[in-house]
Amino acid sequence: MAKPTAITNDLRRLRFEADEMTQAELAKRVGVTRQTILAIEQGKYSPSLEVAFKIAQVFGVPLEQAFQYPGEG
Amino acid sequence: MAKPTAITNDLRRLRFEADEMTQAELAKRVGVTRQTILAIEQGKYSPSLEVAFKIAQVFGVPLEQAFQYPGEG
DNA sequence: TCACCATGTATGTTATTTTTGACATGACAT
DNA sequence: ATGTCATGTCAAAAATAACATACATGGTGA
Repeated sequence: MAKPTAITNDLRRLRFEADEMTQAELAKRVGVTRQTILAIEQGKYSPSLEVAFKIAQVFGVPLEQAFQYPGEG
Repeated sequence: MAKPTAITNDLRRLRFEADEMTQAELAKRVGVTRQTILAIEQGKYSPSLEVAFKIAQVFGVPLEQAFQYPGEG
């Protein structure tokens, strides 16, 4: 909803914990382009709900473990 | 990512369980317009991750309890 | 009947997300 | 030195989410 998104994520950590999966590999599995993964990791914007779900699914974690919304806990 | 979104939600049920909160009231609390809530309830499109988080927050439930992604388990 | 409220519909506009392609950099191996 | 790989940057365009406004409908109550 905003340019500097308030949502943070742990994609980077999750990728490295997942056998150092590359951005390209993650992008392929999620079904988006590499630039999209990169932009999300950098916090340029937050992904759509669908993409967020898919990312969490690839890592096998609940969505809230991949993406955090401040004020949530 | 597609027009007919694969994501389903329980906004309607959650609203009624929350003392029959109206669409307008939910919209106000979330910080979006009534049309946005209506469109989401009708599955016209899925909300942004940020709006999804806020909605779950209003109802005091985890995001996955408000929105479901098929194939999640 | 009349007013009000919640919901739904319709249309158009703006903002944001996502895509694609091209190019730059540092690390590493040949 | 050359090639490859992962990452990062930039920019334009397409797709989708969100906005605003107006209007329609069914229910409820005065």
